[in-house]
Amino acid sequence: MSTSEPSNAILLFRDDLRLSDHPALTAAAQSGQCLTCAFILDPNAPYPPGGARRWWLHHALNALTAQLADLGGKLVLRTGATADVLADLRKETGATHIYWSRRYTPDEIASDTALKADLTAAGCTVQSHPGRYLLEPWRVTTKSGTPFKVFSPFWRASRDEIRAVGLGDPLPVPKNITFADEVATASLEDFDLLPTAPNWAKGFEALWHPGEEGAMARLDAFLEEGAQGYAKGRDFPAEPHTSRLSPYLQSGNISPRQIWAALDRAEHLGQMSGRDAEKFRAELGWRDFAAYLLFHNRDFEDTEFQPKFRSFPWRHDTDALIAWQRGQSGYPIVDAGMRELWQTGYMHNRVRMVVASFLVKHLRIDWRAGRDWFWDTLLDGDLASNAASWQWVAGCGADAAPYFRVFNPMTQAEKFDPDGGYIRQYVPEIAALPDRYLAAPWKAPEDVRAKAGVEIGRTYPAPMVDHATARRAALEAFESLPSPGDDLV
DNA sequence: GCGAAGTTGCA
DNA sequence: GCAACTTCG
Repeated sequence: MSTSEPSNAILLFRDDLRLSDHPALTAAAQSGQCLTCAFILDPNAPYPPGGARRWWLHHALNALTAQLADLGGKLVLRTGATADVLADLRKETGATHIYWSRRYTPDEIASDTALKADLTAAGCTVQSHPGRYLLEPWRVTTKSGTPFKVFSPFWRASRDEIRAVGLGDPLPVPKNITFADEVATASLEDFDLLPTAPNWAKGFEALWHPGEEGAMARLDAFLEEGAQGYAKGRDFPAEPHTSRLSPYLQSGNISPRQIWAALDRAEHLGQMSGRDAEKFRAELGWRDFAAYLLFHNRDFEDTEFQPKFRSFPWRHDTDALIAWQRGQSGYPIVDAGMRELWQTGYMHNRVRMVVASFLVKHLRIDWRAGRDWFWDTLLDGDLASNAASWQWVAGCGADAAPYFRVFNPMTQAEKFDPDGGYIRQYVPEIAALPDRYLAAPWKAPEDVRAKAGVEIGRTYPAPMVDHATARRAALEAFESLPSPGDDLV
């Protein structure tokens, strides 16, 4: 390029709300073009975020606006159809180039592909960059060239690839970004992303600090407080061995590569054992794997990966679904989890499995109902991870827990919340019970319950189903599924 | 085509 | 032990 006048470009932010380790932003900055940074709230965008994520988005956009202001720039907010808004912005700024971070879900790929084709036809150059995952989903395959269906070999191959090629160093915040002349922007309030009447997100504010700075603080805090002993401690919801980085990853307030680099540092400094660090890396691997599965199986989000499950006799029971959603199942570990979700926008990983197993197996309610509730209430709600995890629990996924594996909500509570710290926090109405009765309060002797002020069916619900009965019913329903040979007979 | 392996459990 | 089945090398 040898023009005397620099051209103009647009950096379109989406699920990549950060300035560091942002390949698209770095490329845009290095091009020397005058940059307009924009975020479009498109009411018709695929997979609109749920309520919790809208709250996050509001605060993350606020943080990004402040970061850009520090650099002398601005974040332009617009509402409307992405194609129309981009056309407007191109007219207003004279931009000839658009940079964005690649997206990987089926409808987003379709949407971005179409958009790119139209823009290109209109004479605009579109550059899409990676950054959301450790590896692009086409990087590893089986020896025969097909996509992996099982995590372990997928991760072995990915791990080898990372060892051999490396991820590259995380990029710094680009220096010397030249910002284009300002154009009009909506106000963040116009986006109307925050809940009102009631403001159910009140409990979020003390816990979460959306934005890149908040992500770095969370990462540092985890490395200080929770990283050592992660591999074992991660299973105990009352302990601080969870990173809570997932909402930051989801919004792109931090990249997996930045976390990977921090793990390497922590391991070198002895802040984290090799085992702990490797375990955490594998969790990033699960995140990649979910995206990989969805990328290679377009209907994975909505359809059972194992065809025989597509005829499973799910129960339709709205009352039961509501009791589950509200944390009124009568099983304290399940209720604690569902209330943690509602109050904080997050749920501990171990407890996610327990509550999901309860919905799908004890209640035999369609996993898609659970998926939808999680989508709406989780700050880290992610299309691929959500579907992959629900399918895993339901037993219908690629590499799923066998269906006959039914989590026992009492045993799980005793094992992973032995002191009842987690249950007491979220189910305070039974907090005065001795530890040994917290997993199944209805089993406590009458006088013990009376002393703790617990009256089953009044101060705390009776278990909505009997565990042993529900377990048998679930196994029976499973038996009714066709086995592979059946259709040959 | 063979053998080993397959996140997280339960009774 | 559980039920068998698929994946992957």
